[in-house]
Amino acid sequence: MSNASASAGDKPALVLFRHDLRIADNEALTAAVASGKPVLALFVRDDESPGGRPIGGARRWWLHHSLASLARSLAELGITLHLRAGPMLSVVASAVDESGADLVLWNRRYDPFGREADAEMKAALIGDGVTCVSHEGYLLQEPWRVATGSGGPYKVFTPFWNAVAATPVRAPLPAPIGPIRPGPAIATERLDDWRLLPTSPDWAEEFSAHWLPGEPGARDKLARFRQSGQGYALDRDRPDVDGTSMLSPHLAHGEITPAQIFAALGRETGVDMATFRKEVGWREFCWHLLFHFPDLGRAPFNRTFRNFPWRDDRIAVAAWQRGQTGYPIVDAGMRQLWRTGWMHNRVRMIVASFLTKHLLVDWRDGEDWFWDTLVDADPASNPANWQWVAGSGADAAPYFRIFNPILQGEKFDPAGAYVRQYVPELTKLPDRFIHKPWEAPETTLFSANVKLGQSYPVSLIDHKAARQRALEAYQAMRGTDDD
DNA sequence: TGAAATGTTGGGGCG
DNA sequence: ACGCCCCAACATTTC
Repeated sequence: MSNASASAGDKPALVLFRHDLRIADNEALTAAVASGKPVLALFVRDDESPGGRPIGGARRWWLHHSLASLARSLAELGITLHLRAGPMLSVVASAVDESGADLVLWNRRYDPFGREADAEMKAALIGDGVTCVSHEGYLLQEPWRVATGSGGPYKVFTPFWNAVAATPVRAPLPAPIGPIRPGPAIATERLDDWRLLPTSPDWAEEFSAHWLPGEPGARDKLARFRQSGQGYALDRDRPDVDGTSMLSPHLAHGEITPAQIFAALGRETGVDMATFRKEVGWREFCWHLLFHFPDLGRAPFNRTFRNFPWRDDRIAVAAWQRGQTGYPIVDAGMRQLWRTGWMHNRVRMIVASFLTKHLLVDWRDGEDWFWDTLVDADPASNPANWQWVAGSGADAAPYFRIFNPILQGEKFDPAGAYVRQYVPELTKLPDRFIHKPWEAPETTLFSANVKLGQSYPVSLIDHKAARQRALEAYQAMRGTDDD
């Protein structure tokens, strides 16, 4: 049969990979195989094109390993993963020229830059007589299909999630079965030449102890979570407990889809899995927001915050970034981020509240740092959640909800195990002082070998004073509201 | 998906 | 036995 239809079938199908580094539940790949044409796989890295936002250092590390993994999976199916960097349209147009492809398939992107680049590519390819087919998969629902009763986008999570959770989720596709007939070999760039991995210094040294980028690693994390997900509703708030799924970087890179996750959970009810589904829902909500409000990453969602008197304090920001604020739970979080490329969700809220409220630093500075250091940084969740904590976001906590870093530590890391893991200079402090070393008596500090101001910093700012100042800044903003 | 200030209540110590 | 005070525990409100 393949010989009889050889002339038509020999024009290859070109499958694009961008943020969908998987072979299972990959509609574009499956459709390419189903076309009966030879298949050409191409990863295009266009985030450094004009207008794009280059991925951060942590994601570069992840991308390197994930691409290596994807290339292995595709090789097992009999096809080569080609690599090219540059503007989407010109990269794909030359790949089409070189290979003679008359069909190009991809899974849709939803960020403003990606959407624009893909729309431009589609128009140009169609103009050249190339068939283009785009597919879904990155989200539970296409953002334009979810609307309020009056037809607009949602701005509040709960009704959004009620609507999405009531809609059936697509059944995930199995991985294609090889061997797949390969398209012609075209030139490919070499992964090592992209120099995605850090060298001197290799700050990602510890990353591989926590992560296995790629589809098999995503499957492992999901299987592990299904085994140990009992208690999630409470454990998810405990950074000292291994209670979260840790699927976020795999989702961000499209190594697993929300549909696959929901299918794996099955019909399982109960508070734990309902809570977990809802967390996946927050990711979905963030993408919904970014899709409908493309400015989300740059400007305050709540326009009143345009008048907020942010402080420009480079020294405080540097102390925050390095985990040297003098508040143990904040410092533990920032150091976990640096060492592992990830931070526990509860602690993300604490450090974000500390930066925006105690230090009065613009949430965009925090968002930039997370963008560079998180392996799961994505253009929707990162700004949406920063805005949420800062108080300017959709469905945001009122501004005056200022986290007390001491109480949060005592509540969610009661024995100080999390702090001790990442702030070893405090290891010997008794539990009751682990979140407030400045209250420990001299003799206790001495025997714990803690010298405030030397072995561990004096806190940047007193909590009570910082809280007062933040509330005053909030009042000042409201006073100058010109809307 | 807070925290702090303020208000209320009730048990126990004590004169 | 009684009233008074203190304050912990809980509830409400305010930021």
